[in-house]
Amino acid sequence: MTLTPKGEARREALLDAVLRVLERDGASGVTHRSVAAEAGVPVASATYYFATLDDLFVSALRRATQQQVALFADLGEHDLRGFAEVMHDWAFTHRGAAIAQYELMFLAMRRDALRADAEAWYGALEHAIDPERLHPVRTRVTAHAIDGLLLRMLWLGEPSTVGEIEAAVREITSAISA
Amino acid sequence: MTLTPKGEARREALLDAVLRVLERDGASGVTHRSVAAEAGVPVASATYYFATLDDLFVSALRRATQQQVALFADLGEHDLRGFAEVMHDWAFTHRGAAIAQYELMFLAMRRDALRADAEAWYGALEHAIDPERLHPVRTRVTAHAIDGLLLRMLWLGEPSTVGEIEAAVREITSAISA
DNA sequence: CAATTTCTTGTACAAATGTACCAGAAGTTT
DNA sequence: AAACTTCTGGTACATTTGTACAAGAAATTG
Repeated sequence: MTLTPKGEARREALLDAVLRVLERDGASGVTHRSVAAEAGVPVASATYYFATLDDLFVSALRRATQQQVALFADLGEHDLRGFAEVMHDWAFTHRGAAIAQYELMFLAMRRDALRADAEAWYGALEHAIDPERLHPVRTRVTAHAIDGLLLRMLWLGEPSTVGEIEAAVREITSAISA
Repeated sequence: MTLTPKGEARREALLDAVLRVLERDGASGVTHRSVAAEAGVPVASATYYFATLDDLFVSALRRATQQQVALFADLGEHDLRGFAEVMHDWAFTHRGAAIAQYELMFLAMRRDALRADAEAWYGALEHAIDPERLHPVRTRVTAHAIDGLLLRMLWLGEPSTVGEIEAAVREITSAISA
């Protein structure tokens, strides 16, 4: 029931493999076999650490969310340029990963157990916007707008440059705090 | 190559069936067989009208987006209450359908051919917010915030009552136009 | 070092899947 | 009504799938 260090390492290697498969082929490409192949381990190893496909998805979502939260957490205060760079990186440079993460979120939507992860995401976003939480309402509205902007970037492919993204973010913050 | 009236009817029945399967079982539940069964037609009929699974998804997205756009289009101007009701209906009463539609959107993200549908969605949303397009910037920011709010409702399950949703929408519009 | 747990890996199998094919029915057009 | 297209629905098949099992290697524990 407990994991040895080596076991833990292989488990994490498999989770990383899930994210890569997800990025490359989408949710429907994730199978025990494809993940095992991506990680370079036998099939039975994937089923040993993740008995069902469900386990695979749930654990992968946890990992992806944690990585995403860390991205925003490392950001300095009021660093709109840095913020725009993170958004650009996420929506364009790692577009596949971003789409994959949303796919996971929607796959997880039918599961109450994963609500905590969704809350963590919103918490990280709001913290990046207003670390001191001085204006709760304004912060919440801004977070929604940023979230919507991210979605728009993924769907329409614009704004597409760091400069345009920064402008859009300024548009949001100034429209809301004006 | 052209469809007879009867053929067109069956084609649409199949598309409706896709949306129902999607709502019930998610994207992974959509197969030629499950859709055919849901529509009460033989399997070969599903493959006749939609040669590949891809055709099925693309056509279903078109249909779902059109229905969604129509929902917003029927709305009166400055009817925040009505707007909140539409949002509540969509995110709670028909939560499965809403999730399904987003799933389709993300499935479609890797296809340029479907960008037009995404644009139609944004167009409808912005039109519902500001029919006369008097304040383009403000309207765009508001649309993003509303979009983010919708996502939040689906992920966190709140705000959950029509009243709370209307309050959240007012929060957005007043924060932005203030 | 013996006992016990954790891990590895090959193998097996029923079920489900995408897709193709075909013979004939129903419909449309000339 | 003849010629043609569209549609129907049954059937077949190679692949891929999730999942299970078992026997042994490796690691951990007492």
